[in-house]
Amino acid sequence: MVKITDVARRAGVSPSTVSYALSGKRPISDATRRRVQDAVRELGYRPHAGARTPAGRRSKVLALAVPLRSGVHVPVVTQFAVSVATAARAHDHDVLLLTQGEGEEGIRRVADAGLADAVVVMDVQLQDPRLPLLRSLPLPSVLIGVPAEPDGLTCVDLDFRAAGELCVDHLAGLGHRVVALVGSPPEVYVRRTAFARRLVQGFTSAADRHRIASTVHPCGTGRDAARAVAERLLREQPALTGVVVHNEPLLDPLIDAFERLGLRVPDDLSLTAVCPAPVAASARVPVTSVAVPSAELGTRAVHLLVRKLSGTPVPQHTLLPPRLTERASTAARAAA
Amino acid sequence: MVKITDVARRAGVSPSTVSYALSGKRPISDATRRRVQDAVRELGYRPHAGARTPAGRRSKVLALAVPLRSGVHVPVVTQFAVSVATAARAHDHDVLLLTQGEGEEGIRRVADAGLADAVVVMDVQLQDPRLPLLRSLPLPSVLIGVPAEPDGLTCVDLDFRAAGELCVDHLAGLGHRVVALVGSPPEVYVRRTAFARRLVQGFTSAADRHRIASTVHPCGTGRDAARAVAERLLREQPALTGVVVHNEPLLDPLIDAFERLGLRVPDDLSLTAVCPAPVAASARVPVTSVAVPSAELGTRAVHLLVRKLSGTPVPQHTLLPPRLTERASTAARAAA
DNA sequence: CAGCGGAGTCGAAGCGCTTCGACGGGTGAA
DNA sequence: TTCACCCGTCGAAGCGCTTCGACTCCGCTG
Repeated sequence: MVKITDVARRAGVSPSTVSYALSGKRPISDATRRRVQDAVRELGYRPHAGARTPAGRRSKVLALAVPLRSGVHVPVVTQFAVSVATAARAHDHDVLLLTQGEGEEGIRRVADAGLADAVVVMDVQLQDPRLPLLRSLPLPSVLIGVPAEPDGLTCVDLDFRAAGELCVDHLAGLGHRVVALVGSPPEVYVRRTAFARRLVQGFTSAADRHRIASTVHPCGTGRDAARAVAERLLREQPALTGVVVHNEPLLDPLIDAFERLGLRVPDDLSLTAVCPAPVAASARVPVTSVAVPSAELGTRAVHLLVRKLSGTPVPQHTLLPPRLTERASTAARAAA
Repeated sequence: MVKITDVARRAGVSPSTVSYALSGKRPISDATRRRVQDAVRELGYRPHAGARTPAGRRSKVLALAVPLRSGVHVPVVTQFAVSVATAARAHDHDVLLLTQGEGEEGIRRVADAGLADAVVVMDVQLQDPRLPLLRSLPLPSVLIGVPAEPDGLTCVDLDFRAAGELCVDHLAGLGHRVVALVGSPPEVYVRRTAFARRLVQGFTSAADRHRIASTVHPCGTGRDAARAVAERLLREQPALTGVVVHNEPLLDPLIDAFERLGLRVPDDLSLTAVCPAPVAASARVPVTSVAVPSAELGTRAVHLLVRKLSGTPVPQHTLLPPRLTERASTAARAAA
């Protein structure tokens, strides 16, 4: 292992000078800095993370709390995690993976042990048990998702409320008068997951604003669940012509189910979704959708965290505005 | 922050005694040990990870190199990562996420910086550029997947060769005489990904052994690719009655495509897959499959690593035997 | 009863790094 | 020419922890 004294010797300076040359915390002459940098390169020196920590108190590690609860779409979570890791690397940080079952305890442990110097928290619920901990922690954190009481916390999310509204606005603009929301699995609502609830609020209030009929149906995943919910929708709302889907893996099965019931998309039924763009684009019928920008959320979260670490004040909430992309699944309502 | 001297003061002993009481590296009287443990509990003491590292040289962190290349099924990778993280926690370790684009450099960095004290490497290719590095590293590592030259490395994987054979054996046993393998996307083979190649070998050699006709078709994902490959198969092998699928996201679309071409599963065509059990079980027609035990692989990898860290010798290769689960997608070939 | 050795504990050193205070020498102002 | 000051550098201290060597009891053995 090559250490700072090796570099110092090679560059003909003292270890502290090497440290300063690398950190830039004190002025160092160009000539010296260059010699140090050369020595670093030649020896392949890399500061030992552990040794840096006690004194300098930064581990350059971000913890990422990934709950992976049931009903949460895995690829979304993963893309998210990857974007966090990538963004973290761009800021010279690494990412420590904290999984479910550890939840609060994991965050506390990592904080106490000084393993990480900031935390990204995913899949935030309206009343999240981790919130009090996060507030009291000396570590900065950023939440993906906005809880009921976000004061004192930094949050990033897609504006799901606006996304719900946007979908309804779009359908209403096409003349649809009876709409339904097919949502995430029931357990997601029971847990009071923030984004799912917000979407429902947006959906409902926009429908009311447009004075159109609306219902909300949480729905599990899988072919059978899709069929069941489709049948139920048609039974309860025979005049239904617009559907908003907020349940990635259900998209294809649902289109199938509707077609089996004799409803073609978009001729008889217009469909919009809130989901990652690739999912919408590669569905059986490309689906008009509001994209969930997981990658951008991850990047934003890391940026915020880095700024917090450097002491820069950051906005409390960052809600990304939803953008609707029209695809083949929506059309104007056929004249009555 | 509560430190070891606080605990020592409270327990009425010296810091070194606390250290020994906690690590067990020297005999400590029961009475003292108990007092120390009480003090730890009461103060909520947790050793600072950074401070421990320089002297004791173990960071208690495992690095997980997740390449997330295109064509690799995301949920499989994720489940894998989660099982690694969970198993690591069970051994009092944390997991550092290393992503693509970092590849070799990331591993080297983490090793040099002492950020991790072992590495789990996923998605190993037959000629993997990371191998020389891993061999030369002072850190122990475990590969998920078996490269062409595995000497000096510890590897775990499903025995994909045997899995390929098992599928063919099953089909042959049901009387099928013309079979095809629908594989992973072409880029996977171009990269010479180990497991994909091995499966092909097993498939082909078993078919030869049974003296039945066989072809291999790499295939992208998505509905169109499924349709194309289905049409091609029937054109090239009109007598085809058995298909092995090694391409998770293609399963449903492929069944669809065959049915659209007038072939029902399993009446006209028997289908087996090599994929995670849940994927096979929840397909449109539950598919007879050889499970890819991602969770078990992750757990095994961590176990091996922990043993290596403790100096225990471990077997060089662990190939999990494939197990075939019969579901609704295979049946005896209809009498000619 | 002296001597030995092990159990249990302590103090001090040291891990690799950062940072604080200090120092030398050059520069510019008076 | 002198003095103040600042730039660039160095040495030493210290971060929280582990570990090494040493010391003190105390119970045995001979």
